Amino acid sequence: MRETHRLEIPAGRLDLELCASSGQVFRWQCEVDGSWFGVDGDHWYRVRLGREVGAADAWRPASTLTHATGLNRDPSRNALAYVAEARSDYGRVDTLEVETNGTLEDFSRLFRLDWDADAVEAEILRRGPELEPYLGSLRGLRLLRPQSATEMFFTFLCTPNNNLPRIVQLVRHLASFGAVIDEVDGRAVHRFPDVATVASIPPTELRQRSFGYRADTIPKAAKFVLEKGGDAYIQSLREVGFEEAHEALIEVPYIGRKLADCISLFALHHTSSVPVDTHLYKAATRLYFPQWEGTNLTDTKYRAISSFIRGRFGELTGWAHQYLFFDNVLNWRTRKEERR
DNA sequence: TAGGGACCTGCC
DNA sequence: GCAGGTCCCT
Repeated sequence: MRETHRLEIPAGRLDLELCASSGQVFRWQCEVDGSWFGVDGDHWYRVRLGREVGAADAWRPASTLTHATGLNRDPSRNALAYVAEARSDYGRVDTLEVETNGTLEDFSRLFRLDWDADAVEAEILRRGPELEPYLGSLRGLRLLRPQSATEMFFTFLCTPNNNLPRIVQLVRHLASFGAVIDEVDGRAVHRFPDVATVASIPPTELRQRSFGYRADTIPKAAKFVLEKGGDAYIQSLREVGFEEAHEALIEVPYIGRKLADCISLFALHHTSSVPVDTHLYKAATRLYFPQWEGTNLTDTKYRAISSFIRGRFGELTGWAHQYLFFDNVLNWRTRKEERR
């Protein structure tokens, strides 16, 4: 079963490209026709974005990341530019065409459309005015809410000491161990496998797929969780408080403070979590802890940074974190391109 | 408690 | 040499 829905939301409130490539999810890709195709939990989505301009209803292909980085690098794109753009958007809507085997509600849940982005941004700016330029250049970036806790749990076990293209490749391969839920344009779409299945994958098989040492760590972590109750155990950590979930996750082998925060935020939806990785550390030292610039991140600094940011943004910490993290990633990608 | 090296692989 | 870290050892 599949349906196509039309969804109208205020202009600029959802930038699919930013969301899909912001490191929260790894199973989304831009197709040759400019649409985005993604898998999340039990569902796949194909999304086309069009902005209604007057009577015309022209579909525009998704832009490229250089578009976003270009905005990001523009020094004149300060708060005033942001306000100006917001004003020009007034009364306009973006029209999304969403084809899916799920429902529009599933899509809305994933992109957290039940959270009013205007209100969220206003509150973030009120609590942290220093984030104004980040919000301005990353308009339409949202905190996502993936459906499957298990899928996100293993996804982030692929990320340590790794780079984005390879993370995508590893996640895709793990997903291939899951059941086929549908076939779209001749391609099999897999549901991410459950904990027991991941635990049973022979490390040698993952080695062949260039998982490196993760070929051992991922099934081992899966076995540990299986002892605790498997998928239901991970899922149950959504029902407890953030601190309790974090403590439980850190007990899992190969999950440290940072992965525990990632999983708390993206798998368990504990929105006061803030993963402090290398990118966020750079942003945080720049904005809040200049005395640490140029030094390495330690456990003590990690705790100091995360409690400071959590104290500043509360339940909006995870959303606010997304701007700091992704801005630094984009700038990093840009610097890398420029070196060529 | 802080600091440093190893870890798979791939790409610079 | 190093990347969306963790573990283990001084």
